[in-house]
Amino acid sequence: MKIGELAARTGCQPVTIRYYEQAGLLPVPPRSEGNYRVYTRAHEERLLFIRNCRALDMSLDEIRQLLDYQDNPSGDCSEINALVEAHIEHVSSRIKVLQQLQDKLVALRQRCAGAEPSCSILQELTAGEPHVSQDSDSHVGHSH
Amino acid sequence: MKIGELAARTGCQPVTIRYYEQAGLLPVPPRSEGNYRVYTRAHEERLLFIRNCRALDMSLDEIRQLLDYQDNPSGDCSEINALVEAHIEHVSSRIKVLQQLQDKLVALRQRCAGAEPSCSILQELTAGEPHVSQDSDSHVGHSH
DNA sequence: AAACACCCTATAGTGGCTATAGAGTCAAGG
DNA sequence: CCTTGACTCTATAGCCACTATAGGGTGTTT
Repeated sequence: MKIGELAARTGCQPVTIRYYEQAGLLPVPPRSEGNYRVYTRAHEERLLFIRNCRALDMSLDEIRQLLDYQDNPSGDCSEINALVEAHIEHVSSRIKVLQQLQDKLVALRQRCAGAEPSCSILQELTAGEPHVSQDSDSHVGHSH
Repeated sequence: MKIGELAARTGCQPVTIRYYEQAGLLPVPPRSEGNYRVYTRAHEERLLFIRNCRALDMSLDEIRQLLDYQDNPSGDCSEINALVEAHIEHVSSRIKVLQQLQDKLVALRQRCAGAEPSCSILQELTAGEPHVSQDSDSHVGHSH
């Protein structure tokens, strides 16, 4: 199977597949005579694994750990449990922050009822100390 | 006031301030004899505005729009309302996605109760179609 | 005079891709 | 046989909002 088919089967783009290869998540596949990458079912499974993890917003680094564990399993899966646990923590803290943020935004929306000479939303945003100190949050979120 | 003091007053780092200057959010300040940037209260206010918006997770692009509006206000603030409204939408959709994600993670955690030969978490992650299609979400989230 | 804290510029790196340029491969149609 | 078109290849730059590093200058204190 060539990269296009693998991409279609797994719902991600060829560029992304090559990117995963370069990032060391997917094993380097053999090449055809015309220098095309040739994939097997094993690649497809591994890529689906990666995509499932990404759908859970795990970082490639976390996924690498899981794959390492898969490649040479060490008996118990306490490390995996820890990783999933930590990821749950990441996500839930991110949700909390966003929820507080949302509250502030909604409060802000109330401030400007109509067409005023000097917008009170802007005044509100100008005032006082910075609301939040440092957002040294995890990797959870984003996607431009 | 030099950049260090401005940084301390606004709770952000000197590099970030220079970055905002380069990004066109902060006006270019005059320089001292020794080529140091010299800031005024006006800069401090504007930077606080920016930091407040950032604390609300707005993108620099959104902030630029607000600043433009501030610099030459056009009477009504319907554009600002629209921007805030849109941002609320961004955030709330991000919260929804993260919440679903959290549910899946918690469900996943249940799967591996102890030390098993073949971890059922890994099996679960391997199986089937990719869970989610495209996370073509907004700019909301993240911070490494 | 030397140490130290601060400041400057320029450049590269972060994550997880996406976009672009310029070239090669391969099957089908004229 | 030749062209068209769809696919593939590599390499490089861009996205966002910074952070980190290198290599230097400034200014105050000891």
